[in-house]
Amino acid sequence: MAYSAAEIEAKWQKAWDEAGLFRATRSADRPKYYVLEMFPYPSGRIHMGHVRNYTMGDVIARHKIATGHSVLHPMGWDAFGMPAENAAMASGGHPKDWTYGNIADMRAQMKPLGLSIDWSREFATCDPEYYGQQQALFLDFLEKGLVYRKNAVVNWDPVDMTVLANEQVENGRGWRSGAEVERRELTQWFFRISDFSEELLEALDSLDDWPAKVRTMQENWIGKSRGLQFAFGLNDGPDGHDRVEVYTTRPDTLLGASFIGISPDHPLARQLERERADVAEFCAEARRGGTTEEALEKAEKLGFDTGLTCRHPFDNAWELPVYIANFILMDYGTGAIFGCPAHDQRDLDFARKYDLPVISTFAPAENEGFPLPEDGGEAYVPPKTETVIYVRGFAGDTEQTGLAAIDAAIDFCEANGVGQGVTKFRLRDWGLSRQRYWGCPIPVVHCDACGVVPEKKKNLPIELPYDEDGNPIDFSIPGNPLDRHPSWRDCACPACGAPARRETDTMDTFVDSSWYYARFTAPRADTPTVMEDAAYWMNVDQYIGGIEHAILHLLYSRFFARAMHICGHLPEKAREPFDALFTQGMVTHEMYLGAEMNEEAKGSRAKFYFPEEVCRFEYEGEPVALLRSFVLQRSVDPSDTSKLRDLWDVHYIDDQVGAEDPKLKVIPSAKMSKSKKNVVDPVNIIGAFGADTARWFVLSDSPPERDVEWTASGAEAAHKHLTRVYRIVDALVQDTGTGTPEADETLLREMHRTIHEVTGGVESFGFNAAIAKLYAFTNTLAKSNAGADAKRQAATALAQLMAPMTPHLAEELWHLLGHEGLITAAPWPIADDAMLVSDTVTLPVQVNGKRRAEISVPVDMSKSEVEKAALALEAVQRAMDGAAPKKVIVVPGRIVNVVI
RNA sequence: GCGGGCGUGGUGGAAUGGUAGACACAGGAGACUUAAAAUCUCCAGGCCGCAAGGCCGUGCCGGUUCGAGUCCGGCCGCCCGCACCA
Repeated sequence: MAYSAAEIEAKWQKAWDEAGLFRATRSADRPKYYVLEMFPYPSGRIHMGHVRNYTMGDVIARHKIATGHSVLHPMGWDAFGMPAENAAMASGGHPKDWTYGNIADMRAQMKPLGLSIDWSREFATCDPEYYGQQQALFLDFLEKGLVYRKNAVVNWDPVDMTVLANEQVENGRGWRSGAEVERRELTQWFFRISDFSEELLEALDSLDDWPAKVRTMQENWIGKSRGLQFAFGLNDGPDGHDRVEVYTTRPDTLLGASFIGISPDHPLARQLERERADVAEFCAEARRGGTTEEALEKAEKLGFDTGLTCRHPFDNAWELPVYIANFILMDYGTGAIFGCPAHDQRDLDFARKYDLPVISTFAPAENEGFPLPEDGGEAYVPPKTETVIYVRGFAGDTEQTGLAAIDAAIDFCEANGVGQGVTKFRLRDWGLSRQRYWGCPIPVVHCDACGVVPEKKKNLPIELPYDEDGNPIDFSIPGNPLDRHPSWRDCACPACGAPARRETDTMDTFVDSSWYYARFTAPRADTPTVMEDAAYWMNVDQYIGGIEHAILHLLYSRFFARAMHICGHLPEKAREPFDALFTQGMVTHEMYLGAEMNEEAKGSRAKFYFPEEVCRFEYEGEPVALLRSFVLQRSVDPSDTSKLRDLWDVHYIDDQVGAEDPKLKVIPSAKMSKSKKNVVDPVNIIGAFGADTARWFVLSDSPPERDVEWTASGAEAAHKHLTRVYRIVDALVQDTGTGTPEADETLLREMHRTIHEVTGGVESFGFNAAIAKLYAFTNTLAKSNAGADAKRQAATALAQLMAPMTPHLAEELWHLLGHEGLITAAPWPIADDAMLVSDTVTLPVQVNGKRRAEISVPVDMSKSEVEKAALALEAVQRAMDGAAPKKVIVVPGRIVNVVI
């Protein structure tokens, strides 16, 4: 019999189905384990990243099943979002049909992987049963004041024609469309996530099993700072403006203030803009600059002297000029700053440009040790920690260290009525309104008489209309089709019954993914969750997904879990929903980049080629490639490297291939992307080698948190190995040989060591190391002189240890070896500690830290005897060269080091 | 600028402060075969040497230690996140 993945895999998947092994059930006597991979967006195709993600989760789930846990391992679809609408716009059809079609396709591609998923719990976020419960949550949030409506300046994506949350703007561009966002003033719904800033920040410390990187990123995003908020009195301001509120984290530099700066969007600037043409001109100019990183770096720091002055809070006679400056953000603090050029580089640059005074506040009388910025010098930015600084003018020139100085400054200001210490967060409330069709409708109604009225819960779900009076909804016109849909939009007010209008905005799709993990615990319930189920299954014991969700999805989910707890939908402990988080790396692949001549542009642009379109070779030590079509056209054997080199050298002289440049750059490892033509389709791999090979490969070679490079040779090697294991075990079935007791013992000791190491690897995301150990053990087994019984015992353990990674093959081996039932249901093997230690041990012997010899000694030999034996070794004597040992270090079971 | 991470053979990568390079890919030699494929065996960090063996070696410099890829300090390089944040 030969190894046939297709046959084996279909057979055992059927057997698992029939046994109902993956159906999650609450159990009184088994511990529960909830493993979850971030659910996919139904794009229509699974990719290698999915395979890697779900395989990792599957290894954990299967290991937990084998160790007697009651496991919940569900799968669903993050199914609302723009691509469905874009597809509808591009090629007709309806987002719903497109989405459900894709889900069916992807499920069909995913099932052959043999994942231990409880498919009975599957749902899509676009199922009315799901988003209806989401609407119920929204109404509960509304009642508890966790969501509210306000008029606000928002980020508008002009391409997707919708609003974006702050988190969804990257370098001034929409996270999805890449378009530069505009600022618009709209009435929008917001989640009160900022009320939870402190809690979300502090609780990060309890997330021990989260990557430190993710915690740091969230910490920075929440952005806590402590400072002083106070006002400068404004002289002769326009009506209603007699002061300028300022927030500063460096109140210790207040005596170094030399100007006031306000944002062009500051109310005072807006007022002046209306009154004065010169101000209007400057503000328009200041707003024009882009918000991209490059633009900001290049942008000049511009200021406009309003001619107004402020009074310093410590000395009313001290006047400071008020500038409007283009680098001051209205969103942060109060939109106004005081400039302290002596201790801030940007302020110093500004002061030099506009000839403003530079006043040091940290200098003792003679400025000792605190250089004032000379012309061209840099600002002295006093460190917030450690350094001892003088706080001139506060509390009688006391000497304070770092943060204490800032606190002293705040205390002084509070005592003198000059403002108060405040804590600020960068985190803003989460705007959730989206002007799109394919999302969860916000369940409220606008009534002329009653205002904004929540929909009644019994009317939920408020379903998206599928068509309009029997005609498919038209997505060819930009904007939100719900706005143009009178029969859906127009309704009766739930409060007074008068004609009213439905809210036509839908929810941000990040809302959908902020609670799906909770829904999996009771996916068919007619309430968002069922407390009994949530209490049993929550929290997610292990969550696995990409680092790209470090802020958005994970922060929103943490907020949502808290909000759901407040509304009685989740138990207290689930306020942090994910006990452990693992962020896996990407699957990368080689990429071929060429230059395509562009006649019109009279230049060239990047063009990508499929790996099968190129011939690879080395040229001057660099990997390079030529177009295969070009090589064949010259009748050159693609495997003849020297001929390829010749072609590489001469092709410009004898160029008859037209505009295409046959020379290609090789990028050995790039993220798989359709447009870069370097995607490997899992379906093809599974077709060629089987799911077990794909699973084995994505787990081997690279640590799970790092990127793994897909190579054809690696995939083939994985398949060869699995075939070899099958062959070895298959041969064992007929084997009746007897071995020496020593050979049996050696093999079984190695077996226990392997059980020990692989178990450790599986439990700590050391999948690559576990696989390396399984390779090594396979080699040991293949070469062993042990008897058939010992070998079969070893092979059984091998199959069990491989089962989480290559479950189909493992079942087949289990069966070949004559075991009953399913390996998936068999208990995990346990290493016998007694077999992990041997009678003798080989120690390296060092002389002055350099290894000179090895010595094999009984494991219980005394230190002094080991020392004696080591010193007697010829190689050691030679290395000591007649010198007497000063000291001999013997670490039992580890090493001997002779110091001379 | 702030924060975090990483740097080991031709390649991916192993290594609780204790024999650096496990395991695999690519490579080389051989066996089997008419041949190829498949399979099996062996070699393989660099330099010197017939060999035994020796010297060097985990980005660079220094430190702690009997002993450092691992810990500490300082550089260099790369990657990631955040950022006109007051």
